[in-house]
Amino acid sequence: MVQNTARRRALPTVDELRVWRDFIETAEALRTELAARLQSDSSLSPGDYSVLLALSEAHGARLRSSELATACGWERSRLSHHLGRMERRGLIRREDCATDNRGAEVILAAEGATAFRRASVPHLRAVRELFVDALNPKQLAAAADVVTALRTQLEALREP
Amino acid sequence: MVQNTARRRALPTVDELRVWRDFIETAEALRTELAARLQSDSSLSPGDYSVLLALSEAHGARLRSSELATACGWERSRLSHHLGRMERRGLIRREDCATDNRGAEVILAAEGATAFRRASVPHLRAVRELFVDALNPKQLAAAADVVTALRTQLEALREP
DNA sequence: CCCGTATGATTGACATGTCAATCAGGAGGC
DNA sequence: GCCTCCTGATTGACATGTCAATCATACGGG
Repeated sequence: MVQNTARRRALPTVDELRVWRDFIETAEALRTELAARLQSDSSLSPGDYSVLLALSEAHGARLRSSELATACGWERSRLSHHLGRMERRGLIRREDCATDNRGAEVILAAEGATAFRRASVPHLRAVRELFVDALNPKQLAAAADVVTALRTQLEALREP
Repeated sequence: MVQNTARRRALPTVDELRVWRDFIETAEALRTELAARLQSDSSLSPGDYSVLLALSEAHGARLRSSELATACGWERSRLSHHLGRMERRGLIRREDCATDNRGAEVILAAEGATAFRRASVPHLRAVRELFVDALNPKQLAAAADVVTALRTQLEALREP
Protein backbone atom coordinates (compact mmCIF):
# COMPACT_ATOMS: atom_id res chain seq x y z
CA MET A 1 0.00 0.00 0.00
CA VAL A 2 2.79 2.32 0.87
CA GLN A 3 4.33 1.37 -2.40
CA ASN A 4 1.07 2.02 -4.19
CA THR A 5 0.74 5.42 -2.65
CA ALA A 6 4.32 6.19 -3.49
CA ARG A 7 3.76 5.12 -7.06
CA ARG A 8 0.65 7.23 -7.42
CA ARG A 9 2.41 10.26 -6.08
CA ALA A 10 5.57 9.85 -8.11
CA LEU A 11 6.40 12.37 -10.76
CA PRO A 12 6.15 11.38 -14.43
CA THR A 13 9.13 9.59 -15.94
CA VAL A 14 11.05 11.18 -18.76
CA ASP A 15 9.26 8.98 -21.27
CA GLU A 16 5.86 9.84 -19.88
CA LEU A 17 6.68 13.51 -19.97
CA ARG A 18 7.79 13.21 -23.57
CA VAL A 19 4.46 11.65 -24.54
CA TRP A 20 2.66 14.43 -22.71
CA ARG A 21 4.64 17.15 -24.45
CA ASP A 22 4.23 15.51 -27.86
CA PHE A 23 0.53 15.19 -27.27
CA ILE A 24 -0.05 18.77 -26.29
CA GLU A 25 2.29 20.22 -28.90
CA THR A 26 0.85 18.13 -31.70
CA ALA A 27 -2.67 19.16 -30.84
CA GLU A 28 -1.51 22.76 -30.83
CA ALA A 29 0.30 22.41 -34.15
CA LEU A 30 -2.78 20.83 -35.71
CA ARG A 31 -4.95 23.65 -34.50
CA THR A 32 -2.54 26.21 -35.88
CA GLU A 33 -2.33 24.55 -39.28
CA LEU A 34 -6.09 24.20 -39.54
CA ALA A 35 -6.50 27.82 -38.57
CA ALA A 36 -4.03 28.96 -41.20
CA ARG A 37 -5.81 27.01 -43.94
CA LEU A 38 -9.20 28.26 -42.83
CA GLN A 39 -7.92 31.82 -42.90
CA SER A 40 -6.45 31.57 -46.37
CA ASP A 41 -9.47 29.71 -47.78
CA SER A 42 -12.11 31.97 -46.34
CA SER A 43 -10.72 34.80 -44.18
CA LEU A 44 -12.41 33.22 -41.19
CA SER A 45 -10.82 32.42 -37.84
CA PRO A 46 -11.66 29.17 -36.04
CA GLY A 47 -13.80 31.23 -33.69
CA ASP A 48 -15.73 32.72 -36.59
CA TYR A 49 -16.22 29.23 -37.98
CA SER A 50 -17.63 27.89 -34.69
CA VAL A 51 -20.12 30.71 -34.46
CA LEU A 52 -21.19 30.46 -38.09
CA LEU A 53 -21.51 26.67 -37.84
CA ALA A 54 -23.78 26.92 -34.82
CA LEU A 55 -25.89 29.60 -36.46
CA SER A 56 -26.12 27.66 -39.73
CA GLU A 57 -27.49 24.66 -37.90
CA ALA A 58 -29.95 26.69 -35.86
CA HIS A 59 -33.61 26.95 -36.75
CA GLY A 60 -34.05 30.20 -38.65
CA ALA A 61 -30.29 30.82 -38.59
CA ARG A 62 -30.72 32.68 -35.30
CA LEU A 63 -29.96 31.90 -31.68
CA ARG A 64 -30.17 33.52 -28.31
CA SER A 65 -26.78 34.69 -27.21
CA SER A 66 -26.55 32.24 -24.33
CA GLU A 67 -27.65 29.31 -26.49
CA LEU A 68 -24.93 30.22 -28.94
CA ALA A 69 -22.42 30.31 -26.11
CA THR A 70 -23.47 26.82 -25.04
CA ALA A 71 -23.33 25.53 -28.61
CA CYS A 72 -19.79 26.84 -29.01
CA GLY A 73 -18.78 25.83 -25.49
CA TRP A 74 -17.66 29.39 -24.79
CA GLU A 75 -17.99 31.76 -21.88
CA ARG A 76 -20.52 34.46 -22.50
CA SER A 77 -18.06 37.30 -22.27
CA ARG A 78 -15.83 35.69 -24.85
CA LEU A 79 -18.79 35.32 -27.15
CA SER A 80 -19.82 38.91 -26.60
CA HIS A 81 -16.38 40.21 -27.59
CA HIS A 82 -16.24 37.91 -30.60
CA LEU A 83 -19.72 38.85 -31.79
CA GLY A 84 -18.71 42.49 -31.64
CA ARG A 85 -15.86 41.81 -34.03
CA MET A 86 -18.02 39.66 -36.30
CA GLU A 87 -20.76 42.26 -36.37
CA ARG A 88 -18.27 44.92 -37.44
CA ARG A 89 -17.35 42.70 -40.36
CA GLY A 90 -20.95 42.12 -41.33
CA LEU A 91 -20.97 38.37 -40.65
CA ILE A 92 -23.79 38.47 -38.10
CA ARG A 93 -26.41 40.88 -36.75
CA ARG A 94 -27.86 41.31 -33.27
CA GLU A 95 -31.47 42.06 -32.45
CA ASP A 96 -33.35 42.49 -29.20
CA CYS A 97 -35.22 39.40 -28.13
CA ALA A 98 -39.01 39.67 -28.38
CA THR A 99 -39.80 37.41 -25.43
CA ASP A 100 -37.13 38.58 -22.97
CA ASN A 101 -36.08 42.20 -22.99
CA ARG A 102 -32.74 41.36 -21.39
CA GLY A 103 -31.88 38.96 -24.15
CA ALA A 104 -30.29 39.32 -27.55
CA GLU A 105 -30.72 37.25 -30.64
CA VAL A 106 -27.81 36.63 -32.93
CA ILE A 107 -28.66 36.34 -36.60
CA LEU A 108 -26.61 34.90 -39.41
CA ALA A 109 -26.10 37.67 -41.98
CA ALA A 110 -26.03 36.92 -45.70
CA GLU A 111 -22.33 37.67 -45.84
CA GLY A 112 -21.72 35.28 -42.95
CA ALA A 113 -23.69 32.52 -44.63
CA THR A 114 -21.69 32.98 -47.83
CA ALA A 115 -18.39 32.93 -45.98
CA PHE A 116 -19.39 29.79 -44.11
CA ARG A 117 -20.40 28.00 -47.30
CA ARG A 118 -17.09 28.93 -48.87
CA ALA A 119 -15.15 27.73 -45.81
CA SER A 120 -16.96 24.56 -44.97
CA VAL A 121 -15.85 21.98 -47.52
CA PRO A 122 -12.17 23.00 -47.60
CA HIS A 123 -12.14 22.94 -43.80
CA LEU A 124 -13.61 19.46 -43.59
CA ARG A 125 -11.21 18.35 -46.29
CA ALA A 126 -8.34 19.69 -44.21
CA VAL A 127 -9.54 17.81 -41.15
CA ARG A 128 -9.53 14.68 -43.26
CA GLU A 129 -6.05 15.30 -44.65
CA LEU A 130 -4.40 16.33 -41.42
CA PHE A 131 -6.15 14.07 -38.95
CA VAL A 132 -8.23 11.25 -40.37
CA ASP A 133 -5.87 10.34 -43.21
CA ALA A 134 -2.91 10.38 -40.83
CA LEU A 135 -4.35 7.47 -38.84
CA ASN A 136 -5.23 3.93 -39.83
CA PRO A 137 -8.51 2.55 -38.49
CA LYS A 138 -6.85 1.01 -35.44
CA GLN A 139 -5.12 4.25 -34.61
CA LEU A 140 -8.31 6.21 -35.05
CA ALA A 141 -10.09 3.89 -32.65
CA ALA A 142 -7.17 4.13 -30.23
CA ALA A 143 -7.28 7.91 -30.42
CA ALA A 144 -10.99 7.89 -29.59
CA ASP A 145 -10.32 5.57 -26.66
CA VAL A 146 -7.48 7.71 -25.33
CA VAL A 147 -9.34 10.99 -25.48
CA THR A 148 -12.33 9.40 -23.80
CA ALA A 149 -10.12 8.22 -20.95
CA LEU A 150 -8.54 11.65 -20.65
CA ARG A 151 -11.88 13.38 -20.66
CA THR A 152 -13.23 11.03 -18.01
CA GLN A 153 -10.27 11.64 -15.74
CA LEU A 154 -10.51 15.37 -16.28
CA GLU A 155 -14.15 15.48 -15.32
CA ALA A 156 -13.60 13.22 -12.33
CA LEU A 157 -10.89 15.51 -10.99
CA ARG A 158 -12.59 18.79 -11.72
CA GLU A 159 -15.71 18.32 -9.60
CA PRO A 160 -14.60 17.15 -6.14
CA MET B 1 -8.09 3.68 -58.43
CA VAL B 2 -11.00 5.94 -59.09
CA GLN B 3 -12.56 4.55 -55.99
CA ASN B 4 -9.35 5.10 -54.08
CA THR B 5 -9.13 8.67 -55.21
CA ALA B 6 -12.74 9.21 -54.34
CA ARG B 7 -12.19 7.76 -50.93
CA ARG B 8 -9.18 9.93 -50.27
CA ARG B 9 -11.06 13.03 -51.26
CA ALA B 10 -14.22 12.25 -49.33
CA LEU B 11 -15.13 14.42 -46.38
CA PRO B 12 -14.85 12.95 -42.89
CA THR B 13 -17.75 10.85 -41.65
CA VAL B 14 -19.75 11.95 -38.66
CA ASP B 15 -17.84 9.50 -36.46
CA GLU B 16 -14.49 10.68 -37.71
CA LEU B 17 -15.46 14.27 -37.11
CA ARG B 18 -16.54 13.42 -33.59
CA VAL B 19 -13.15 11.87 -32.85
CA TRP B 20 -11.47 14.96 -34.25
CA ARG B 21 -13.55 17.31 -32.15
CA ASP B 22 -13.08 15.24 -29.02
CA PHE B 23 -9.36 15.15 -29.64
CA ILE B 24 -8.92 18.85 -30.10
CA GLU B 25 -11.32 19.83 -27.34
CA THR B 26 -9.79 17.44 -24.84
CA ALA B 27 -6.32 18.72 -25.54
CA GLU B 28 -7.64 22.23 -25.06
CA ALA B 29 -9.42 21.34 -21.82
CA LEU B 30 -6.27 19.70 -20.49
CA ARG B 31 -4.20 22.74 -21.29
CA THR B 32 -6.72 24.99 -19.58
CA GLU B 33 -6.86 22.86 -16.43
CA LEU B 34 -3.07 22.62 -16.22
CA ALA B 35 -2.82 26.37 -16.69
CA ALA B 36 -5.34 27.02 -13.92
CA ARG B 37 -3.46 24.78 -11.48
CA LEU B 38 -0.14 26.32 -12.40
CA GLN B 39 -1.58 29.78 -11.84
CA SER B 40 -3.01 28.98 -8.44
CA ASP B 41 0.09 27.08 -7.31
CA SER B 42 2.64 29.64 -8.41
CA SER B 43 1.12 32.67 -10.16
CA LEU B 44 2.87 31.58 -13.35
CA SER B 45 1.29 31.20 -16.77
CA PRO B 46 2.26 28.26 -19.00
CA GLY B 47 4.32 30.70 -21.04
CA ASP B 48 6.18 31.86 -17.96
CA TYR B 49 6.83 28.24 -17.06
CA SER B 50 8.28 27.41 -20.50
CA VAL B 51 10.66 30.34 -20.33
CA LEU B 52 11.75 29.62 -16.77
CA LEU B 53 12.22 25.93 -17.54
CA ALA B 54 14.46 26.68 -20.49
CA LEU B 55 16.49 29.19 -18.48
CA SER B 56 16.79 26.83 -15.51
CA GLU B 57 18.28 24.16 -17.72
CA ALA B 58 20.65 26.56 -19.45
CA HIS B 59 24.30 26.83 -18.52
CA GLY B 60 24.60 29.81 -16.20
CA ALA B 61 20.82 30.27 -16.17
CA ARG B 62 21.18 32.59 -19.16
CA LEU B 63 20.43 32.27 -22.86
CA ARG B 64 20.58 34.37 -25.98
CA SER B 65 17.12 35.54 -26.93
CA SER B 66 17.01 33.49 -30.12
CA GLU B 67 18.22 30.33 -28.38
CA LEU B 68 15.47 30.80 -25.85
CA ALA B 69 12.96 31.19 -28.65
CA THR B 70 14.15 27.92 -30.17
CA ALA B 71 14.05 26.15 -26.82
CA CYS B 72 10.46 27.23 -26.27
CA GLY B 73 9.47 26.67 -29.90
CA TRP B 74 8.22 30.26 -30.11
CA GLU B 75 8.46 33.02 -32.66
CA ARG B 76 10.88 35.70 -31.66
CA SER B 77 8.32 38.45 -31.51
CA ARG B 78 6.14 36.41 -29.19
CA LEU B 79 9.12 35.85 -26.95
CA SER B 80 10.01 39.51 -26.99
CA HIS B 81 6.54 40.53 -25.85
CA HIS B 82 6.49 37.85 -23.18
CA LEU B 83 9.93 38.75 -21.86
CA GLY B 84 8.79 42.33 -21.52
CA ARG B 85 5.96 41.22 -19.26
CA MET B 86 8.19 38.86 -17.29
CA GLU B 87 10.83 41.53 -16.83
CA ARG B 88 8.22 43.91 -15.43
CA ARG B 89 7.39 41.27 -12.85
CA GLY B 90 11.03 40.71 -11.96
CA LEU B 91 11.19 37.10 -13.14
CA ILE B 92 14.01 37.66 -15.63
CA ARG B 93 16.52 40.34 -16.62
CA ARG B 94 17.94 41.30 -20.00
CA GLU B 95 21.52 42.30 -20.69
CA ASP B 96 23.38 43.24 -23.83
CA CYS B 97 25.38 40.41 -25.31
CA ALA B 98 29.14 40.80 -25.00
CA THR B 99 30.04 38.99 -28.22
CA ASP B 100 27.35 40.38 -30.51
CA ASN B 101 26.16 43.91 -29.99
CA ARG B 102 22.89 43.18 -31.72
CA GLY B 103 22.06 40.38 -29.33
CA ALA B 104 20.46 40.22 -25.93
CA GLU B 105 20.97 37.75 -23.15
CA VAL B 106 18.08 36.71 -20.98
CA ILE B 107 18.96 35.95 -17.39
CA LEU B 108 16.98 34.06 -14.80
CA ALA B 109 16.37 36.41 -11.89
CA ALA B 110 16.34 35.16 -8.32
CA GLU B 111 12.62 35.72 -8.08
CA GLY B 112 12.09 33.75 -11.27
CA ALA B 113 14.17 30.86 -9.98
CA THR B 114 12.15 30.80 -6.77
CA ALA B 115 8.84 30.87 -8.61
CA PHE B 116 9.98 28.08 -10.89
CA ARG B 117 11.07 25.89 -7.98
CA ARG B 118 7.73 26.45 -6.30
CA ALA B 119 5.84 25.62 -9.50
CA SER B 120 7.78 22.66 -10.77
CA VAL B 121 6.78 19.72 -8.61
CA PRO B 122 3.07 20.57 -8.40
CA HIS B 123 3.03 21.04 -12.15
CA LEU B 124 4.64 17.66 -12.84
CA ARG B 125 2.30 16.10 -10.33
CA ALA B 126 -0.63 17.62 -12.21
CA VAL B 127 0.64 16.21 -15.51
CA ARG B 128 0.77 12.83 -13.84
CA GLU B 129 -2.73 13.10 -12.39
CA LEU B 130 -4.44 14.51 -15.45
CA PHE B 131 -2.60 12.70 -18.22
CA VAL B 132 -0.39 9.79 -17.18
CA ASP B 133 -2.70 8.39 -14.51
CA ALA B 134 -5.68 8.65 -16.85
CA LEU B 135 -4.14 6.11 -19.23
CA ASN B 136 -3.13 2.51 -18.74
CA PRO B 137 0.22 1.46 -20.25
CA LYS B 138 -1.40 0.27 -23.50
CA GLN B 139 -3.26 3.55 -23.87
CA LEU B 140 -0.15 5.54 -23.15
CA ALA B 141 1.72 3.65 -25.85
CA ALA B 142 -1.22 4.10 -28.23
CA ALA B 143 -1.25 7.83 -27.50
CA ALA B 144 2.44 8.06 -28.32
CA ASP B 145 1.86 6.16 -31.54
CA VAL B 146 -1.07 8.34 -32.57
CA VAL B 147 0.67 11.65 -31.96
CA THR B 148 3.72 10.42 -33.84
CA ALA B 149 1.56 9.56 -36.83
CA LEU B 150 -0.18 12.94 -36.66
CA ARG B 151 3.10 14.79 -36.40
CA THR B 152 4.55 12.88 -39.35
CA GLN B 153 1.56 13.68 -41.53
CA LEU B 154 1.64 17.32 -40.47
CA GLU B 155 5.28 17.71 -41.39
CA ALA B 156 4.82 15.85 -44.66
CA LEU B 157 2.01 18.21 -45.69
CA ARG B 158 3.58 21.42 -44.52
CA GLU B 159 6.72 21.37 -46.64
CA PRO B 160 5.62 20.80 -50.26
C1' DC C 1 -47.20 46.64 -5.68
C1' DC C 2 -42.36 46.68 -4.07
C1' DC C 3 -38.06 44.84 -2.77
C1' DG C 4 -34.29 41.67 -2.99
C1' DT C 5 -32.14 38.60 -5.73
C1' DA C 6 -31.10 35.95 -9.91
C1' DT C 7 -30.25 36.08 -14.85
C1' DG C 8 -28.75 37.74 -19.75
C1' DA C 9 -25.57 40.25 -21.73
C1' DT C 10 -22.07 43.76 -22.21
C1' DT C 11 -17.97 46.24 -20.85
C1' DG C 12 -13.18 47.40 -19.37
C1' DA C 13 -8.74 46.05 -18.05
C1' DC C 14 -5.44 43.27 -19.04
C1' DA C 15 -2.63 38.83 -20.72
C1' DT C 16 -1.52 36.50 -24.69
C1' DG C 17 -0.53 35.70 -29.81
C1' DT C 18 0.38 36.90 -34.81
C1' DC C 19 2.00 39.69 -38.51
C1' DA C 20 4.45 43.22 -40.76
C1' DA C 21 7.56 47.01 -40.17
C1' DT C 22 11.53 48.80 -38.12
C1' DC C 23 16.12 49.33 -36.43
C1' DA C 24 20.76 48.45 -35.26
C1' DG C 25 24.71 45.90 -35.92
C1' DG C 26 27.52 42.14 -38.41
C1' DA C 27 29.79 40.23 -42.77
C1' DG C 28 31.43 39.92 -47.35
C1' DG C 29 32.71 41.97 -51.97
C1' DC C 30 34.82 45.68 -54.18
C1' DG D 1 36.50 52.24 -46.23
C1' DC D 2 31.95 51.73 -48.14
C1' DC D 3 27.92 49.64 -49.91
C1' DT D 4 24.73 45.95 -49.76
C1' DC D 5 22.56 42.39 -47.76
C1' DC D 6 21.64 39.37 -43.78
C1' DT D 7 20.57 38.67 -38.98
C1' DG D 8 18.96 39.56 -33.93
C1' DA D 9 15.69 41.70 -31.64
C1' DT D 10 12.08 45.00 -30.68
C1' DT D 11 7.89 47.49 -31.70
C1' DG D 12 3.05 48.66 -33.00
C1' DA D 13 -1.32 47.37 -34.51
C1' DC D 14 -4.51 44.32 -33.95
C1' DA D 15 -7.13 39.60 -32.88
C1' DT D 16 -8.17 36.70 -29.27
C1' DG D 17 -9.07 35.15 -24.29
C1' DT D 18 -10.04 35.60 -19.19
C1' DC D 19 -11.75 37.78 -15.16
C1' DA D 20 -14.32 40.90 -12.46
C1' DA D 21 -17.58 44.62 -12.53
C1' DT D 22 -21.65 46.58 -14.34
C1' DC D 23 -26.38 47.22 -15.95
C1' DA D 24 -30.93 46.29 -17.08
C1' DT D 25 -34.56 43.31 -16.75
C1' DA D 26 -37.18 39.29 -14.89
C1' DC D 27 -39.11 36.94 -11.04
C1' DG D 28 -40.77 35.47 -6.52
C1' DG D 29 -42.05 36.53 -1.63
C1' DG D 30 -44.14 39.66 1.38
